[in-house]
Amino acid sequence: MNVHLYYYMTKENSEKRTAILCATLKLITENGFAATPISLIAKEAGVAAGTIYLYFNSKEAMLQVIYLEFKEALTNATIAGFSENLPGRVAIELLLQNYLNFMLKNPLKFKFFEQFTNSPYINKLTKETGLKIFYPIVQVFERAKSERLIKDIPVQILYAHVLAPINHLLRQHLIDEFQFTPENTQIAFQACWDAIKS
Amino acid sequence: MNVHLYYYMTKENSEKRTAILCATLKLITENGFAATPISLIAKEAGVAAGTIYLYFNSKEAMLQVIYLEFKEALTNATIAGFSENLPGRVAIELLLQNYLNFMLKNPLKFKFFEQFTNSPYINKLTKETGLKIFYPIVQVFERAKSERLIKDIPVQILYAHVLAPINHLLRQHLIDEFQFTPENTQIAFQACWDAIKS
Amino acid sequence: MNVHLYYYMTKENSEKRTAILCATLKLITENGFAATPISLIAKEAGVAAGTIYLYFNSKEAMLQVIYLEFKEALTNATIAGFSENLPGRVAIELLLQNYLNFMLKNPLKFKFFEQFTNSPYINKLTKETGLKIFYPIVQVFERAKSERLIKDIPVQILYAHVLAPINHLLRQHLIDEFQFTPENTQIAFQACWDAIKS
Amino acid sequence: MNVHLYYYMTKENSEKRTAILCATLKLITENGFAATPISLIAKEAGVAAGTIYLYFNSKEAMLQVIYLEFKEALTNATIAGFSENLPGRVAIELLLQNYLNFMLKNPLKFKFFEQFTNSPYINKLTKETGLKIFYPIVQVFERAKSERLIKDIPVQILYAHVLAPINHLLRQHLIDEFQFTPENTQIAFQACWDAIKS
DNA sequence: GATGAATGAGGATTCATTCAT
DNA sequence: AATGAATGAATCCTCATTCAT
Repeated sequence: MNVHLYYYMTKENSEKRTAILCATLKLITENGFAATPISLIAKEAGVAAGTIYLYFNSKEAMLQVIYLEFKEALTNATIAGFSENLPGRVAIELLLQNYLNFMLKNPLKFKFFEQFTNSPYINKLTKETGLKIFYPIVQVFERAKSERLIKDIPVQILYAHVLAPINHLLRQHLIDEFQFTPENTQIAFQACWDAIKS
Repeated sequence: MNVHLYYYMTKENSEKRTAILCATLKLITENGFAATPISLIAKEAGVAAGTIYLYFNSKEAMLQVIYLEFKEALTNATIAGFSENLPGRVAIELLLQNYLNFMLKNPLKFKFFEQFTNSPYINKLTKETGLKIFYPIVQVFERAKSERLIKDIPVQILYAHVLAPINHLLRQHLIDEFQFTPENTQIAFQACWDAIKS
Repeated sequence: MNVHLYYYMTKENSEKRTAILCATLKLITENGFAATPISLIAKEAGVAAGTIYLYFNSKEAMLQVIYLEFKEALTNATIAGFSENLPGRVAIELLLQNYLNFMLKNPLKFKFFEQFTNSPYINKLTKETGLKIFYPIVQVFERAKSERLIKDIPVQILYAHVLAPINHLLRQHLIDEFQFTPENTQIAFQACWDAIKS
Repeated sequence: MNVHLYYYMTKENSEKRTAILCATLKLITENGFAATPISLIAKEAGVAAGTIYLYFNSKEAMLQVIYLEFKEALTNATIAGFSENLPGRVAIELLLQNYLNFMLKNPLKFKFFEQFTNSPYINKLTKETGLKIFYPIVQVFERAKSERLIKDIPVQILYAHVLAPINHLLRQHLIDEFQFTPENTQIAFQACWDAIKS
């Protein structure tokens, strides 16, 4: 029997665990966390309610796990292809486009992120752990600032005018009030750039 | 005492009703809707739990009421001093500043808005009713577009680059990660303008 | 309407509270604490399950309350008619008889006491609070010792030979293996006395 | 190696079975039966949860087994060295001392015995089976009574004044409120004797 | 024989809502 | 109008037991 053919399954990475997380993601973005009973998640995931507790300590713990795993996946996707040698604007557009692509491919995760980032359900520890992952992105802005490519203004304002508009449009996209066509994307990116460029 | 000074109290605006709404606003922005029992709201408002049902049909109904009343107050505050004769940029800055001032003066209401605008707790009907109130603002953008003051791009993108950054900074302001000093406000407004101006 | 006719009912002393405590006492002495669901207690007490939580914080809290109220009632019953002037043996027999009468009249409470005094369900704090009530009884033994009426031996051994036999016989009485006839009672008391007298 | 020394292992006395029983005894005397999950017993015993069901039919069955095995071991230990020819008081003291020694050497088993003898978890059948084992001890008392060594009073009362005090002191000993020093033991035994002697 | 993942029934507790006062 | 005791449905979670490996 060839052991190499077997996919090595741990509790961290099993089919059931994945099914549970997917079901949870789907249901809580749809109905909200409190309005989604464990029994419903179990049904959707095709497991018994008790099984969920083999993989997670509590209903709330699932939230933290989803949040953290999402943050990691998002960061990895966002910095794909990024190099410090890239010219400032190219670098920023690459990051933005990566970010946007990930969110468009994972609309449920985006909805989840929007819903829970500022929610009392996500505890402080998880929030901070999550934010640490994000730090690579800060650097591009700092470098672009020192190269005088973009305005020398507080980084918070820079973020506000780059990420917030994209997130807003993503939200509208999800409720069919906006289409992320290539043309619209270019217009939006250009507006971001106009907002921050020197 | 002049009889005209007496405030005519109906169910729509009695002291108790106000106390209940305030308590609800405070508690659910703090702990979330599901984590705020009616009993706690009653305690905070200084009334009996049963009394709440004299003023509202259900716990969820309170949410809709708060949402709608908030939207109306916000709109009124935002268009204060606005006239169709104002030059485009001045008009937009006035609206923005009004909006910002209202939110800074009513941080709980801003938090509530952020938390519930995209939540499943707010039903579709309420959402649409709420959005209708916002329409006055559309006009300014449309006019500015036709006057070639700002880019001729989809209005959704305009919104995204004007309101979303301000909301983002408000959120950061509330968690003490950003200060809305006059200087920062000017920088942020300028960036909004740079993003959309022709 | 004559207010004096009304029995003043507080949460500490209401019909429902009493019914709940009685039902609990009956059911847990019969089936054990863990084998007695709250739903069953509610049914037996003729109230809704939720009502129980108006009077007690948790299932376990009921146990503590029953234990403490029992200890107090027992102590009061035991020291009834007791005075420091009574001769030693008379005093001890009075206490013993009082104790026995109370237990015979409250067999469920005796069963409860036996079952829970040394159980991990009763927390340390409750145990100690309960024991403090018992102190009056210590004094009689100390006095009798100093008067050379009874043996000058450790008080623990005195207890062992007075209370333990009576408790044992009470236990047998409850399962119909022994009858506390006046004659048997006299024999048992005499044996207690023989065990400890000088 | 001599083949006779090999211990023949059946389900009745394998290492795993013993480990399971020990773990159970330890855990349920500490936390109570209901508060001790099978999973914890399995962990403590170093076996899988499922393994326990190879040796016992149910969680409750383990209790019965422990109870019966304990009763048998206790009886054997108690009657060690006993002969019908021994003089009455010597016989009684021998039995008492044997009983006491066994309990002092097996404090967990004593705790278990105290906790479960009168518990609803031990079913009637087990109780009766268990009590039959104890009968040898009755005889000594009956003989002593007929020899007029001890009072001619109901055997239940005799038990009450001999075993109950010792059990009480054992209980106190286990919670460090009493020391079974040779001196204290002698005092206690003497009191037992004084209680029942003619 | 052993394992331990999976099950799902059962139980404590919470809380929106009602209603007698 | 106002109260708050009472309700009981709903929900999270535990854990004895089974069974495929």
